[in-house]
Amino acid sequence: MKEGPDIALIGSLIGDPARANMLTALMGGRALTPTELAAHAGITLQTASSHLAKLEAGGLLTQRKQGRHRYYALSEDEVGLMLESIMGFAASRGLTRHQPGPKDPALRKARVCYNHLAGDYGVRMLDSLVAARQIAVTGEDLALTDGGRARVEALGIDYAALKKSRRPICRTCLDWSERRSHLAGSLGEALLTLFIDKGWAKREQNSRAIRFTATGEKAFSELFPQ
Amino acid sequence: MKEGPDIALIGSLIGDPARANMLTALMGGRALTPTELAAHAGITLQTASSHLAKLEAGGLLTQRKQGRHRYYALSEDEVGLMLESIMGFAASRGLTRHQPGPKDPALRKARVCYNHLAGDYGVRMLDSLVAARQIAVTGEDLALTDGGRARVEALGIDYAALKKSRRPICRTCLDWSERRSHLAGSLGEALLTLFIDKGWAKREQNSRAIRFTATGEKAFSELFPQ
DNA sequence: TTCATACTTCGATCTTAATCGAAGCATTCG
DNA sequence: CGAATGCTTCGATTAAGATCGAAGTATGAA
Repeated sequence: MKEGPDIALIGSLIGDPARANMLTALMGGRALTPTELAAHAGITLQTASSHLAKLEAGGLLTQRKQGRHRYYALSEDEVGLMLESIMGFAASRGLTRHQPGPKDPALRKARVCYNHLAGDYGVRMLDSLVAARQIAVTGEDLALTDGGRARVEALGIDYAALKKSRRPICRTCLDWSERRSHLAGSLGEALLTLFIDKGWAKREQNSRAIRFTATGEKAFSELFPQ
Repeated sequence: MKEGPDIALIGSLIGDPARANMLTALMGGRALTPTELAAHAGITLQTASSHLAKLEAGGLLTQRKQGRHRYYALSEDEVGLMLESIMGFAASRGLTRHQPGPKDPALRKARVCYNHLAGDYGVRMLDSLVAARQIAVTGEDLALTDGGRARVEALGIDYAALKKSRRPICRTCLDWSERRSHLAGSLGEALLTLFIDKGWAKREQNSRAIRFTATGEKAFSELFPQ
Protein backbone atom coordinates (compact mmCIF):
# COMPACT_ATOMS: atom_id res chain seq x y z
CA MET A 1 0.00 0.00 0.00
CA LYS A 2 0.99 3.59 -0.58
CA GLU A 3 2.21 5.77 2.19
CA GLY A 4 2.48 9.51 2.62
CA PRO A 5 4.33 11.75 4.99
CA ASP A 6 4.72 9.59 8.04
CA ILE A 7 2.47 11.48 10.38
CA ALA A 8 1.91 8.29 12.34
CA LEU A 9 5.50 8.18 13.51
CA ILE A 10 5.43 11.82 14.56
CA GLY A 11 2.04 11.37 16.16
CA SER A 12 3.11 8.35 18.15
CA LEU A 13 6.19 10.21 19.36
CA ILE A 14 4.02 13.05 20.61
CA GLY A 15 1.29 10.66 21.72
CA ASP A 16 3.03 9.19 24.72
CA PRO A 17 2.21 11.22 27.85
CA ALA A 18 5.77 11.13 29.14
CA ARG A 19 7.18 12.36 25.85
CA ALA A 20 4.45 14.96 25.50
CA ASN A 21 5.39 16.35 28.90
CA MET A 22 9.02 16.53 27.89
CA LEU A 23 8.20 18.29 24.64
CA THR A 24 5.95 20.74 26.44
CA ALA A 25 8.74 21.48 28.87
CA LEU A 26 11.13 22.06 25.97
CA MET A 27 8.64 24.47 24.41
CA GLY A 28 9.92 26.84 27.08
CA GLY A 29 12.92 27.28 24.82
CA ARG A 30 15.56 26.20 27.31
CA ALA A 31 17.70 23.14 26.71
CA LEU A 32 17.18 20.61 29.49
CA THR A 33 19.02 17.56 30.74
CA PRO A 34 17.55 14.03 30.86
CA THR A 35 17.36 14.28 34.65
CA GLU A 36 15.34 17.50 34.47
CA LEU A 37 13.11 16.11 31.74
CA ALA A 38 12.53 12.91 33.70
CA ALA A 39 11.30 15.06 36.60
CA HIS A 40 8.99 16.99 34.30
CA ALA A 41 7.52 13.77 32.97
CA GLY A 42 7.39 12.04 36.34
CA ILE A 43 9.40 9.01 35.25
CA THR A 44 12.77 7.51 36.06
CA LEU A 45 15.96 8.49 34.33
CA GLN A 46 16.20 5.17 32.47
CA THR A 47 12.78 5.59 30.95
CA ALA A 48 13.46 9.20 30.06
CA SER A 49 16.67 8.19 28.35
CA SER A 50 14.82 5.73 26.18
CA HIS A 51 12.20 8.34 25.26
CA LEU A 52 14.80 10.95 24.43
CA ALA A 53 16.61 8.55 22.13
CA LYS A 54 13.36 8.02 20.23
CA LEU A 55 12.58 11.71 20.00
CA GLU A 56 16.06 12.38 18.71
CA ALA A 57 15.84 9.57 16.15
CA GLY A 58 12.50 11.05 15.03
CA GLY A 59 14.18 14.38 14.42
CA LEU A 60 12.24 16.32 17.03
CA LEU A 61 15.15 16.87 19.36
CA THR A 62 18.85 17.50 19.19
CA GLN A 63 21.32 16.99 21.99
CA ARG A 64 24.48 18.80 22.93
CA LYS A 65 27.00 17.16 25.17
CA GLN A 66 28.65 19.34 27.74
CA GLY A 67 30.87 17.56 30.21
CA ARG A 68 28.78 15.06 32.09
CA HIS A 69 25.57 16.71 31.00
CA ARG A 70 23.51 16.30 27.89
CA TYR A 71 21.28 19.14 26.91
CA TYR A 72 18.24 18.38 24.82
CA ALA A 73 16.32 21.00 22.83
CA LEU A 74 13.77 21.11 20.04
CA SER A 75 15.71 20.60 16.84
CA GLU A 76 14.12 23.22 14.58
CA ASP A 77 11.58 26.01 14.44
CA GLU A 78 9.28 23.64 12.57
CA VAL A 79 9.00 21.40 15.59
CA GLY A 80 7.89 24.27 17.77
CA LEU A 81 5.39 25.43 15.16
CA MET A 82 3.98 21.93 14.84
CA LEU A 83 3.62 21.49 18.59
CA GLU A 84 2.01 24.89 18.94
CA SER A 85 -0.58 24.03 16.29
CA ILE A 86 -1.41 20.79 18.09
CA MET A 87 -1.71 22.72 21.34
CA GLY A 88 -4.00 25.13 19.56
CA PHE A 89 -6.36 22.36 18.57
CA ALA A 90 -6.17 20.66 21.96
CA ALA A 91 -6.91 23.95 23.70
CA SER A 92 -9.89 24.60 21.43
CA ARG A 93 -11.29 21.26 22.52
CA GLY A 94 -10.77 22.11 26.17
CA LEU A 95 -8.14 19.42 26.59
CA THR A 96 -5.94 20.80 29.32
CA ARG A 97 -3.84 18.88 31.75
CA HIS A 98 -4.02 21.36 34.58
CA GLN A 99 -6.54 22.93 36.88
CA PRO A 100 -6.99 26.53 35.73
CA GLY A 101 -4.91 28.44 38.23
CA PRO A 102 -3.15 31.77 38.50
CA LYS A 103 -0.55 30.62 36.00
CA ASP A 104 -3.03 30.37 33.20
CA PRO A 105 -3.68 34.09 32.70
CA ALA A 106 0.05 34.73 32.83
CA LEU A 107 0.58 32.23 30.02
CA ARG A 108 -2.15 33.81 27.97
CA LYS A 109 -0.66 37.25 28.43
CA ALA A 110 2.90 36.45 27.38
CA ARG A 111 4.86 33.25 27.04
CA VAL A 112 7.73 31.67 25.16
CA CYS A 113 6.88 29.71 22.03
CA TYR A 114 10.12 27.82 21.69
CA ASN A 115 12.22 30.91 20.97
CA HIS A 116 9.83 33.76 20.30
CA LEU A 117 7.06 35.69 22.03
CA ALA A 118 3.53 34.29 22.10
CA GLY A 119 0.25 35.04 23.82
CA ASP A 120 -1.59 38.36 23.85
CA TYR A 121 1.67 40.31 23.67
CA GLY A 122 2.97 38.26 20.76
CA VAL A 123 -0.21 38.79 18.78
CA ARG A 124 -0.28 42.50 19.60
CA MET A 125 3.31 42.89 18.49
CA LEU A 126 2.66 41.38 15.08
CA ASP A 127 -0.55 43.37 14.66
CA SER A 128 1.29 46.56 15.43
CA LEU A 129 4.11 45.79 13.01
CA VAL A 130 1.63 45.03 10.27
CA ALA A 131 -0.42 48.16 10.99
CA ALA A 132 2.77 50.24 10.75
CA ARG A 133 3.52 48.59 7.40
CA GLN A 134 6.79 47.28 8.71
CA ILE A 135 5.73 43.75 7.98
CA ALA A 136 3.74 42.91 4.86
CA VAL A 137 1.25 40.04 4.90
CA THR A 138 0.55 37.84 1.87
CA GLY A 139 -1.74 35.06 2.94
CA GLU A 140 0.29 33.06 5.41
CA ASP A 141 3.58 34.61 4.38
CA LEU A 142 5.19 37.55 6.09
CA ALA A 143 7.86 39.84 4.68
CA LEU A 144 9.86 42.61 6.30
CA THR A 145 9.39 45.87 4.39
CA ASP A 146 12.13 48.47 3.88
CA GLY A 147 10.59 50.47 6.68
CA GLY A 148 10.52 47.38 8.84
CA ARG A 149 14.15 46.71 8.16
CA ALA A 150 15.10 50.25 9.22
CA ARG A 151 12.99 49.88 12.32
CA VAL A 152 14.62 46.61 13.26
CA GLU A 153 18.10 47.99 12.80
CA ALA A 154 17.19 51.06 14.85
CA LEU A 155 16.36 48.65 17.69
CA GLY A 156 19.90 47.34 17.50
CA ILE A 157 19.11 44.04 15.80
CA ASP A 158 21.72 42.86 13.31
CA TYR A 159 19.63 42.57 10.16
CA ALA A 160 22.55 41.26 8.10
CA ALA A 161 22.96 38.36 10.51
CA LEU A 162 19.25 37.49 10.22
CA LYS A 163 19.52 37.66 6.45
CA LYS A 164 22.53 35.37 6.36
CA SER A 165 20.83 32.54 8.23
CA ARG A 166 18.99 29.91 6.22
CA ARG A 167 15.94 30.27 8.47
CA PRO A 168 13.11 32.58 7.41
CA ILE A 169 13.29 36.00 9.02
CA CYS A 170 9.56 36.39 9.43
CA ARG A 171 7.06 33.61 9.80
CA THR A 172 3.60 33.20 11.27
CA CYS A 173 2.91 30.93 14.20
CA LEU A 174 -0.64 30.15 15.29
CA ASP A 175 -1.23 31.16 18.88
CA TRP A 176 -3.20 28.55 20.87
CA SER A 177 -4.54 31.01 23.41
CA GLU A 178 -5.35 33.89 21.08
CA ARG A 179 -6.08 31.69 18.08
CA ARG A 180 -4.44 34.26 15.87
CA SER A 181 -0.98 34.55 14.38
CA HIS A 182 2.06 35.91 16.09
CA LEU A 183 5.58 36.49 14.81
CA ALA A 184 8.04 33.59 14.66
CA GLY A 185 11.21 33.15 12.62
CA SER A 186 14.65 34.57 13.31
CA LEU A 187 13.23 38.07 13.78
CA GLY A 188 10.75 36.77 16.32
CA GLU A 189 13.60 35.16 18.19
CA ALA A 190 15.75 38.29 17.95
CA LEU A 191 12.98 40.47 19.33
CA LEU A 192 12.35 38.24 22.33
CA THR A 193 16.09 38.14 23.00
CA LEU A 194 16.12 41.93 22.81
CA PHE A 195 13.35 42.28 25.38
CA ILE A 196 15.15 40.01 27.78
CA ASP A 197 18.57 41.57 27.18
CA LYS A 198 17.12 45.01 27.82
CA GLY A 199 15.66 43.79 31.08
CA TRP A 200 12.15 44.46 29.88
CA ALA A 201 11.02 40.89 30.32
CA LYS A 202 12.07 37.77 32.22
CA ARG A 203 11.42 34.10 31.73
CA GLU A 204 9.69 32.43 34.64
CA GLN A 205 11.48 29.48 36.13
CA ASN A 206 10.05 26.11 35.05
CA SER A 207 7.32 27.73 33.01
CA ARG A 208 6.72 29.15 29.60
CA ALA A 209 5.39 32.34 31.11
CA ILE A 210 7.15 35.63 30.44
CA ARG A 211 6.90 38.40 33.00
CA PHE A 212 7.28 41.97 31.78
CA THR A 213 8.75 44.55 34.14
CA ALA A 214 7.07 47.92 34.61
CA THR A 215 9.56 49.65 32.31
CA GLY A 216 9.24 46.73 29.94
CA GLU A 217 5.48 47.18 29.74
CA LYS A 218 5.92 50.86 28.99
CA ALA A 219 8.60 50.30 26.38
CA PHE A 220 6.57 47.56 24.72
CA SER A 221 3.47 49.77 24.52
CA GLU A 222 5.47 52.58 22.97
CA LEU A 223 7.25 50.33 20.49
CA PHE A 224 4.12 48.46 19.49
CA PRO A 225 1.08 50.71 19.90
CA GLN A 226 -2.31 49.13 19.35
CA MET B 1 3.68 21.50 37.61
CA LYS B 2 2.01 20.80 34.33
CA GLU B 3 0.61 23.57 32.25
CA GLY B 4 -0.85 24.09 28.83
CA PRO B 5 -2.98 21.92 26.56
CA ASP B 6 -2.79 18.14 26.46
CA ILE B 7 -1.07 17.24 23.24
CA ALA B 8 -0.58 13.59 24.16
CA LEU B 9 -4.17 12.59 23.47
CA ILE B 10 -4.17 14.22 20.06
CA GLY B 11 -0.76 12.78 19.31
CA SER B 12 -1.82 9.27 20.21
CA LEU B 13 -4.88 9.56 17.98
CA ILE B 14 -2.69 10.56 15.05
CA GLY B 15 0.02 8.16 16.11
CA ASP B 16 -1.66 4.93 15.10
CA PRO B 17 -0.76 4.01 11.50
CA ALA B 18 -4.30 2.97 10.61
CA ARG B 19 -5.77 6.20 11.93
CA ALA B 20 -3.03 8.23 10.30
CA ASN B 21 -3.88 6.70 6.93
CA MET B 22 -7.54 7.52 7.43
CA LEU B 23 -6.78 11.10 8.37
CA THR B 24 -4.48 11.46 5.41
CA ALA B 25 -7.22 10.17 3.14
CA LEU B 26 -9.65 12.68 4.65
CA MET B 27 -7.20 15.50 4.08
CA GLY B 28 -8.43 15.41 0.50
CA GLY B 29 -11.42 17.32 1.87
CA ARG B 30 -13.94 14.67 0.84
CA ALA B 31 -16.17 12.79 3.22
CA LEU B 32 -15.58 9.02 3.18
CA THR B 33 -17.42 5.98 4.50
CA PRO B 34 -15.97 3.53 7.05
CA THR B 35 -15.69 0.92 4.30
CA GLU B 36 -13.63 3.25 2.13
CA LEU B 37 -11.50 4.35 5.04
CA ALA B 38 -10.89 0.75 6.05
CA ALA B 39 -9.58 0.08 2.55
CA HIS B 40 -7.32 3.12 2.76
CA ALA B 41 -5.92 1.92 6.05
CA GLY B 42 -5.68 -1.72 5.01
CA ILE B 43 -7.75 -2.99 7.95
CA THR B 44 -11.12 -4.65 8.40
CA LEU B 45 -14.34 -2.74 8.81
CA GLN B 46 -14.63 -3.65 12.50
CA THR B 47 -11.25 -2.21 13.30
CA ALA B 48 -11.94 0.88 11.24
CA SER B 49 -15.19 1.41 13.07
CA SER B 50 -13.39 1.35 16.40
CA HIS B 51 -10.78 3.83 15.16
CA LEU B 52 -13.39 6.17 13.76
CA ALA B 53 -15.25 6.20 17.06
CA LYS B 54 -12.05 7.27 18.79
CA LEU B 55 -11.27 9.96 16.27
CA GLU B 56 -14.77 11.30 16.59
CA ALA B 57 -14.61 11.26 20.39
CA GLY B 58 -11.33 13.16 20.12
CA GLY B 59 -13.02 15.82 18.05
CA LEU B 60 -11.00 15.26 14.90
CA LEU B 61 -13.85 13.88 12.85
CA THR B 62 -17.57 14.38 12.46
CA GLN B 63 -19.93 11.90 10.90
CA ARG B 64 -23.04 12.33 8.91
CA LYS B 65 -25.54 9.54 8.48
CA GLN B 66 -27.02 9.11 5.06
CA GLY B 67 -29.27 6.09 4.80
CA ARG B 68 -27.11 3.02 5.23
CA HIS B 69 -23.94 5.05 4.81
CA ARG B 70 -21.97 7.10 7.25
CA TYR B 71 -19.77 9.81 5.90
CA TYR B 72 -16.82 10.89 7.96
CA ALA B 73 -14.96 14.16 7.45
CA LEU B 74 -12.47 16.32 9.31
CA SER B 75 -14.48 18.27 11.83
CA GLU B 76 -12.93 21.72 11.50
CA ASP B 77 -10.46 23.71 9.49
CA GLU B 78 -8.19 23.63 12.48
CA VAL B 79 -7.82 19.87 12.24
CA GLY B 80 -6.62 20.16 8.67
CA LEU B 81 -4.29 22.94 9.66
CA MET B 82 -2.80 20.84 12.42
CA LEU B 83 -2.39 17.77 10.21
CA GLU B 84 -0.82 19.89 7.55
CA SER B 85 1.78 21.21 9.94
CA ILE B 86 2.61 17.67 11.04
CA MET B 87 2.79 16.53 7.42
CA GLY B 88 5.01 19.48 6.69
CA PHE B 89 7.44 18.42 9.34
CA ALA B 90 7.24 14.73 8.43
CA ALA B 91 7.76 15.55 4.76
CA SER B 92 10.83 17.58 5.62
CA ARG B 93 12.27 14.30 6.87
CA GLY B 94 11.46 12.43 3.63
CA LEU B 95 8.47 10.63 2.06
CA THR B 96 5.79 11.80 -0.39
CA ARG B 97 2.27 10.69 -1.13
CA HIS B 98 0.24 9.50 -4.11
CA GLN B 99 -3.47 9.35 -4.90
CA PRO B 100 -5.99 6.54 -5.45
CA GLY B 101 -7.61 5.82 -8.83
CA PRO B 102 -10.92 6.83 -10.43
CA LYS B 103 -14.21 4.92 -10.78
CA ASP B 104 -16.94 4.54 -13.32
CA PRO B 105 -17.25 7.92 -15.11
CA ALA B 106 -20.90 7.44 -16.03
CA LEU B 107 -21.83 7.01 -12.37
CA ARG B 108 -19.91 10.13 -11.52
CA LYS B 109 -21.78 12.12 -14.11
CA ALA B 110 -25.35 11.22 -13.14
CA ARG B 111 -26.92 8.42 -11.15
CA VAL B 112 -29.83 7.56 -8.89
CA CYS B 113 -29.42 8.11 -5.18
CA TYR B 114 -32.36 6.02 -3.86
CA ASN B 115 -34.93 8.14 -5.63
CA HIS B 116 -33.26 11.37 -6.63
CA LEU B 117 -30.50 12.63 -8.91
CA ALA B 118 -26.90 12.42 -7.77
CA GLY B 119 -23.46 12.85 -9.26
CA ASP B 120 -22.15 15.88 -11.09
CA TYR B 121 -25.61 16.68 -12.45
CA GLY B 122 -27.24 16.42 -9.04
CA VAL B 123 -24.74 18.78 -7.49
CA ARG B 124 -25.04 21.22 -10.39
CA MET B 125 -28.81 21.22 -10.08
CA LEU B 126 -28.77 22.16 -6.42
CA ASP B 127 -26.07 24.76 -7.00
CA SER B 128 -28.16 26.34 -9.73
CA LEU B 129 -31.33 26.40 -7.62
CA VAL B 130 -29.46 28.01 -4.76
CA ALA B 131 -27.83 30.58 -7.05
CA ALA B 132 -31.28 31.50 -8.42
CA ARG B 133 -32.53 31.93 -4.82
CA GLN B 134 -35.16 29.29 -5.37
CA ILE B 135 -33.75 27.25 -2.54
CA ALA B 136 -32.45 28.89 0.62
CA VAL B 137 -29.61 27.29 2.57
CA THR B 138 -29.31 27.50 6.33
CA GLY B 139 -26.43 25.35 7.43
CA GLU B 140 -27.49 21.82 6.54
CA ASP B 141 -31.12 22.76 6.05
CA LEU B 142 -32.74 23.63 2.77
CA ALA B 143 -35.98 25.52 2.25
CA LEU B 144 -37.97 26.22 -0.89
CA THR B 145 -38.47 29.97 -1.33
CA ASP B 146 -41.63 31.54 -2.77
CA GLY B 147 -39.83 31.92 -6.07
CA GLY B 148 -38.80 28.29 -5.87
CA ARG B 149 -42.34 27.22 -5.25
CA ALA B 150 -43.55 29.12 -8.33
CA ARG B 151 -40.77 27.60 -10.37
CA VAL B 152 -41.60 24.09 -9.26
CA GLU B 153 -45.26 24.51 -10.05
CA ALA B 154 -44.39 25.95 -13.46
CA LEU B 155 -42.56 22.70 -14.17
CA GLY B 156 -45.78 20.83 -13.54
CA ILE B 157 -44.92 19.45 -10.12
CA ASP B 158 -47.78 19.26 -7.66
CA TYR B 159 -46.48 21.39 -4.80
CA ALA B 160 -49.54 20.75 -2.63
CA ALA B 161 -48.92 17.01 -2.80
CA LEU B 162 -45.29 17.49 -1.73
CA LYS B 163 -46.42 19.68 1.12
CA LYS B 164 -48.93 17.13 2.34
CA SER B 165 -46.39 14.35 2.72
CA ARG B 166 -44.66 13.92 6.07
CA ARG B 167 -41.28 13.75 4.34
CA PRO B 168 -39.22 16.91 4.04
CA ILE B 169 -39.60 18.60 0.66
CA CYS B 170 -35.98 19.67 0.43
CA ARG B 171 -33.08 17.93 2.02
CA THR B 172 -29.35 17.76 1.42
CA CYS B 173 -27.73 14.50 0.51
CA LEU B 174 -23.99 14.07 0.48
CA ASP B 175 -22.77 12.99 -2.94
CA TRP B 176 -20.22 10.17 -2.87
CA SER B 177 -18.56 11.09 -6.14
CA GLU B 178 -18.63 14.85 -5.81
CA ARG B 179 -18.44 14.88 -2.03
CA ARG B 180 -20.74 17.86 -2.02
CA SER B 181 -24.43 18.18 -1.34
CA HIS B 182 -27.15 17.52 -3.84
CA LEU B 183 -30.92 17.77 -3.53
CA ALA B 184 -32.86 14.97 -1.87
CA GLY B 185 -36.31 14.93 -0.27
CA SER B 186 -39.66 14.71 -1.98
CA LEU B 187 -38.76 17.52 -4.35
CA GLY B 188 -35.57 15.76 -5.36
CA GLU B 189 -37.60 12.67 -6.09
CA ALA B 190 -40.22 14.64 -8.01
CA LEU B 191 -37.59 16.29 -10.18
CA LEU B 192 -35.92 13.04 -11.15
CA THR B 193 -39.32 11.55 -11.94
CA LEU B 194 -39.99 14.59 -14.09
CA PHE B 195 -36.79 14.14 -16.08
CA ILE B 196 -37.60 10.52 -16.78
CA ASP B 197 -41.27 11.17 -17.56
CA LYS B 198 -40.26 13.86 -20.04
CA GLY B 199 -37.91 11.42 -21.73
CA TRP B 200 -34.90 13.58 -20.88
CA ALA B 201 -33.17 10.84 -18.95
CA LYS B 202 -33.22 7.07 -18.64
CA ARG B 203 -32.09 4.69 -15.96
CA GLU B 204 -29.42 2.26 -17.13
CA GLN B 205 -30.19 -1.42 -16.82
CA ASN B 206 -28.62 -3.06 -13.76
CA SER B 207 -26.88 0.09 -12.75
CA ARG B 208 -27.49 3.23 -10.82
CA ALA B 209 -26.28 5.25 -13.79
CA ILE B 210 -28.60 7.73 -15.46
CA ARG B 211 -28.17 8.47 -19.15
CA PHE B 212 -29.36 11.85 -20.39
CA THR B 213 -30.61 12.13 -23.98
CA ALA B 214 -29.45 14.92 -26.26
CA THR B 215 -32.63 16.92 -25.75
CA GLY B 216 -32.43 16.10 -22.05
CA GLU B 217 -28.92 17.56 -21.83
CA LYS B 218 -30.11 20.71 -23.52
CA ALA B 219 -33.22 21.08 -21.36
CA PHE B 220 -31.23 20.43 -18.18
CA SER B 221 -28.65 23.07 -19.08
CA GLU B 222 -31.38 25.61 -19.76
CA LEU B 223 -33.31 24.82 -16.59
CA PHE B 224 -30.24 24.76 -14.37
CA PRO B 225 -27.57 27.07 -15.77
CA GLN B 226 -24.22 27.05 -14.07
C1' DT C 1 43.70 6.20 41.77
C1' DT C 2 39.17 5.96 43.71
C1' DC C 3 34.76 7.75 44.17
C1' DA C 4 30.74 10.30 42.53
C1' DT C 5 27.74 11.92 39.09
C1' DA C 6 25.22 11.66 34.73
C1' DC C 7 23.53 8.94 31.66
C1' DT C 8 22.83 4.57 28.69
C1' DT C 9 21.91 -0.26 27.88
C1' DC C 10 20.03 -4.71 29.11
C1' DG C 11 16.47 -7.61 30.54
C1' DA C 12 12.17 -8.79 32.49
C1' DT C 13 7.55 -7.50 33.55
C1' DC C 14 3.28 -5.68 32.67
C1' DT C 15 -0.22 -2.66 30.68
C1' DT C 16 -2.35 -0.92 26.74
C1' DA C 17 -4.59 -1.19 22.65
C1' DA C 18 -4.75 -2.93 17.84
C1' DT C 19 -6.75 -6.56 15.53
C1' DC C 20 -10.36 -9.61 13.65
C1' DG C 21 -14.24 -13.32 13.91
C1' DA C 22 -18.83 -13.53 15.10
C1' DA C 23 -23.02 -11.65 16.33
C1' DG C 24 -26.18 -7.71 16.51
C1' DC C 25 -28.49 -3.48 14.78
C1' DA C 26 -30.27 -0.32 11.23
C1' DT C 27 -31.62 0.75 6.67
C1' DT C 28 -32.91 -0.12 1.99
C1' DC C 29 -34.59 -3.02 -1.70
C1' DG C 30 -37.53 -6.40 -3.94
C1' DC D 1 -42.44 -9.35 4.82
C1' DG D 2 -37.52 -11.40 4.05
C1' DA D 3 -32.81 -10.61 1.97
C1' DA D 4 -28.91 -7.73 1.40
C1' DT D 5 -25.92 -4.10 2.75
C1' DG D 6 -23.37 -1.00 5.83
C1' DC D 7 -21.84 -0.50 10.07
C1' DT D 8 -21.23 -1.34 15.29
C1' DT D 9 -20.41 -4.06 19.39
C1' DC D 10 -18.54 -7.95 21.89
C1' DG D 11 -14.97 -10.98 23.09
C1' DA D 12 -10.59 -13.18 22.73
C1' DT D 13 -6.07 -13.00 21.07
C1' DT D 14 -1.83 -10.94 20.25
C1' DA D 15 1.73 -7.54 19.57
C1' DA D 16 3.88 -3.30 20.94
C1' DG D 17 6.04 -0.60 23.96
C1' DA D 18 6.28 1.78 28.54
C1' DT D 19 8.31 1.00 32.70
C1' DC D 20 12.01 0.23 36.08
C1' DG D 21 15.86 -2.53 38.53
C1' DA D 22 20.39 -3.65 37.73
C1' DA D 23 24.49 -3.41 35.37
C1' DG D 24 27.60 -0.86 32.24
C1' DT D 25 29.98 3.48 30.29
C1' DA D 26 31.80 8.09 30.45
C1' DT D 27 33.26 12.26 32.65
C1' DG D 28 34.81 14.95 36.42
C1' DA D 29 36.35 15.52 41.16
C1' DA D 30 39.03 14.26 45.33
